[in-house]
Amino acid sequence: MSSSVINPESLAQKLADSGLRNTPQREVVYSALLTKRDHPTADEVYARVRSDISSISLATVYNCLEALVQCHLVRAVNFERGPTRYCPNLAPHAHFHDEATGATFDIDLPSEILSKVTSILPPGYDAEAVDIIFRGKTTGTR
Amino acid sequence: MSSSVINPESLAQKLADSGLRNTPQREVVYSALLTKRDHPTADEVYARVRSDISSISLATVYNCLEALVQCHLVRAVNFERGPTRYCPNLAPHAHFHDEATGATFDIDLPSEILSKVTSILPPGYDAEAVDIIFRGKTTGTR
DNA sequence: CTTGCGATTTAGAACCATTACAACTTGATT
DNA sequence: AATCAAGTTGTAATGGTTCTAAATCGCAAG
Ligand SMILES: [Mn+2]
Ligand SMILES: [Mn+2]
Ligand SMILES: [Zn+2]
Ligand SMILES: [Zn+2]
Repeated sequence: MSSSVINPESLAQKLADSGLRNTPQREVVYSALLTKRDHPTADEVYARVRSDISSISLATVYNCLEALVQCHLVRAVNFERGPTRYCPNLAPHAHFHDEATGATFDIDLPSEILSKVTSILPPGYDAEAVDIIFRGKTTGTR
Repeated sequence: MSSSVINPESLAQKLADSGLRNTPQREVVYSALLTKRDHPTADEVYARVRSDISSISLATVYNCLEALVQCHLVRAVNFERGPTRYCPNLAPHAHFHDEATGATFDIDLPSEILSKVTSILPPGYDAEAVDIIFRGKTTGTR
């Protein structure tokens, strides 16, 4: 489970599409994001990948995450002051941030809702992306 | 226009409701937010209020902004890594961030749209707040 | 193969927004 | 006037991120 990328070829391909090389570091960083669908910080990713490549540096983790964001395999998420979080879920989705636990959940975002949201924009506003963030508590069964 | 609070009494009242005192510093900080409806950072607020109270410190600006957030007169907004921005618009609204200029605009958010958005939450997710952030470019007439 | 060379990695310094701290001030209450 | 808590101030500390310069890597030309 730990050091295998789900789909190494598509990673290399996506990187190449953005003029970037594939490297072992980029593979393990991407893998660390895929194997656990939380929204880890750079530090948390660093902690995970050290078991794969013990010599990897935090600077490299930042570099790799930036590379993955640049080739659109990963989204950087900022919903509060504090470390940036990284999300490998490419499907359109909103985020739910549990204030009590700090956990972040992906919430499926139907395209019909997305287009309703975008429709509130007056002419002259050309949106390339929409972020929707819920804050609250999660309760009971989920 | 610069050093007059729109409604000093309601400010004092809201502060009192949260067990906080009114002070000249809190008045000018709040005023600085109201007189220009952009979404300034603490540093930008600091620059503005120095002409009202030249001895005010940056720490106090942070303290005042926190007090205003705490009594719900101001919202702290974070949509990217970088300094927190402050918004005195209490009406439900989304934000549009112009990536080219860095400017942030308030977008009116009809309650009907807001409830549609909230409806995507599965049971067990109890949202207290929703943030909607558009990113893109503003063009032509607006 | 070797060598050349740009891309990548690395450790550590620098940076910057924010928070913590301790001394000082203010102003309401006795 | 003396007291006391809340607020302000300058400055130090913190923490996440970016910068820098020196190694290292890996493809490509010779
Ligand atoms: Mn949180
Ligand atoms: Mn921006
Ligand atoms: Zn996500
Ligand atoms: Zn706003």
